[in-house]
Amino acid sequence: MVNSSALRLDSIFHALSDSTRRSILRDVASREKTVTEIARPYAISLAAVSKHLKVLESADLIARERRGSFQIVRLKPAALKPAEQWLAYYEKFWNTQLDALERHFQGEKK
Amino acid sequence: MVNSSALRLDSIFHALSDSTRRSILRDVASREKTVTEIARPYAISLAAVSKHLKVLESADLIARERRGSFQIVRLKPAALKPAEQWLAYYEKFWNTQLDALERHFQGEKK
DNA sequence: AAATCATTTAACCAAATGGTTGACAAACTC
DNA sequence: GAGTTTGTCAACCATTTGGTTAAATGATTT
Repeated sequence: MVNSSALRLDSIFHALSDSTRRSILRDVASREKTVTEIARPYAISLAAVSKHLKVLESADLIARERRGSFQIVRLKPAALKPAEQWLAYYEKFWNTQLDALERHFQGEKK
Repeated sequence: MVNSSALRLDSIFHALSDSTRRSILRDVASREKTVTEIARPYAISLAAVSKHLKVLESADLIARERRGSFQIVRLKPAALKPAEQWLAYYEKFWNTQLDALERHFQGEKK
């Protein structure tokens, strides 16, 4: 219950922890792309890209669809929501922390 | 340049990809804690917790301070900002995607 | 200064990660 | 149908990860 959402976050954050994968997400955010198209900018093998796609897919961050001989990849951005919500919790903390810092350096003007 | 901020995001997202570490962050968000205090709820060794803290520290998500014989740990929530900013980019995508979905299922009422 | 408490480090282990190359399968093209 | 294109899978490799236990360090107490 709690655990499944924890596993979900594990897989999302893990998927995002690699800069190639984050970059691929940006790539497919602009428009759907084939695997070969996605691989083009990167200096790694197609097989390596295929593995990255599997990681992104298991985090539910992309979807694939067979279109003829091509595999079409598209972003599933809604899957990032749990991560954003998790982070949102800390927003109040960093705001108050930064406010305190500002008061410290500028002198509190009442 | 671009690369150092990528490494930064790598380490932040990696730190967040483990549920014990996310849980520790929540724990220290409420107030400063010592390492032993942090370790108490978890069924792992103190050494393992110490390693988790090192990961969180290298992502700059916590700070430690020696106070007598204790190591006191506190949240540095501002370090989460880059992650939040990275995710913010995708907000527009998931909003438009969810809007489209809603129109699809509810029928577009003008 | 000896004992104890708080924490880190070292050495180890199994599993996962990110990469490779090569074999394979499926769909298109000639 | 033979060959090409598109992509995945299997086997392998080095490194990292998340855990362990045991030894080492640092501060406090007695």
